[in-house]
Amino acid sequence: MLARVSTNPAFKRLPRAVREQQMLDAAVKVFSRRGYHAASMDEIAEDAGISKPMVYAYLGPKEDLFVACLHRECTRMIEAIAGAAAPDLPPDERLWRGLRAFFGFVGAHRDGWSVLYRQTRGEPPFAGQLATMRARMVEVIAGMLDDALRAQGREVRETDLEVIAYALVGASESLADWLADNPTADPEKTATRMMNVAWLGAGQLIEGAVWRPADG
Amino acid sequence: MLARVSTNPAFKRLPRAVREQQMLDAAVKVFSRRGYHAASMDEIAEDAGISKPMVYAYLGPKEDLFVACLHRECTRMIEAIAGAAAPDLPPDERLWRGLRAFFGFVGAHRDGWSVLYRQTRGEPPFAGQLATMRARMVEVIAGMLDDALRAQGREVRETDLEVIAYALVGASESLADWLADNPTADPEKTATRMMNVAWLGAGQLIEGAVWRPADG
DNA sequence: GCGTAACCTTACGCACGAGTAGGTATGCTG
DNA sequence: CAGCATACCTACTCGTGCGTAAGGTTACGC
Repeated sequence: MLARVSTNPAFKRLPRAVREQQMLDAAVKVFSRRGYHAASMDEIAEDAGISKPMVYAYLGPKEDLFVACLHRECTRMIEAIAGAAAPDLPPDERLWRGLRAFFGFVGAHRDGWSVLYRQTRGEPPFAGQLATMRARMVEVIAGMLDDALRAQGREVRETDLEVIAYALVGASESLADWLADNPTADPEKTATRMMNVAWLGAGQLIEGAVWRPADG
Repeated sequence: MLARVSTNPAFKRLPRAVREQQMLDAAVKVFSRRGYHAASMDEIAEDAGISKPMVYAYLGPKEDLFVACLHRECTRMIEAIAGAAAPDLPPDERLWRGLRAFFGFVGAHRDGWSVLYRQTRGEPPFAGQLATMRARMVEVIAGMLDDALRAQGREVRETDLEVIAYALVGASESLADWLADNPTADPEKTATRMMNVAWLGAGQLIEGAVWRPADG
């Protein structure tokens, strides 16, 4: 039988780098829809408009493919947040910018978020990878809190800071899930809500306190 | 070949109810260690000290078995938290008791927690089940906040409350994960930390505020 | 214009694990 | 002690999906 190349005149041979991105796009989409195990290499290949052996040739077996997805999405996200980083601002402003960048990213890459977090959490082979990245985030937040404390000449045990940071990261992840599930929801508004809980706490919220962004 | 029953004199025939619990224990253990897909029915059967067909006879196919695990662990947890519920207390006290019960449960049933949450999150067939339960928790928290607000004659849009509650639940889940991964960590202390973040927020924590339980 | 390398295909092997068929032992009831 | 329900086993079938072998097609350098 003839190859697809000659059957379909619209089909084009493409350089490796391009195909790889197409495959990763497809993989992220399928992984996020089906979950790691239920996603089949055949479906990913088909969705990428290419045949399975090409996927193996370029990106290796399933596990490597998933890690590649993880890596790409992770890098994008870190970049997005890093772009908003500004170490010399007051802590609430730093937190706010970080959150806004984070929720903005999730809102714009809902599939990516899903594959990155929801899938990875439960799968033992990848959970470690994710934990490492989360640890980096926790460290950043904890460092920020620590800075703020030292500026006042006070100190808190490191474990406490870490746990607090962990809670904040967890809350953000959950709201990100919520955002990913509610396509009509507004990332900016979600970030504001998260900022309110994180900064003011339930106690002050009940008493009517509100945190608002300084600009706009 | 002879049946195990006659080969091993120490082996005992047991009534269905007992075996079912043994199977569920084994299933929770294996599911939590391997993840839903990587867990094999053979391993679960072996771990339960029984043969595979018995598992199928009593608890049905893999999916049903997992749901059964989910159900049992879920019931246990709800019971544990419900036992600490006391609607007539001030909101901070209510939150505190709920958190303490929650972290106490997770600390005592780390496998159960793992199978309940970490696994379920990513697997499409079960995610709905979990979402329902989480929704119940969110509703409870949101209701509590709402009560506190109405008592002051104020009101907040329902979506806002829901999102805030969602964030609190998410933060608790994350700290529970952390707790499950750190066997040496103390559930009580973790609950206290969570309470501090949730109630006071990062802003007040930085300024040195501390929340402490009223009793003990 | 022609080889060679890169691109791309169809079609298969093979392992693994869910679920089952069919038969054996045991204890309870009369 | 017959009869019957229940607990329990070994040993299979069979689908599914990962990963690959072997071969066809197009572009590019000379």
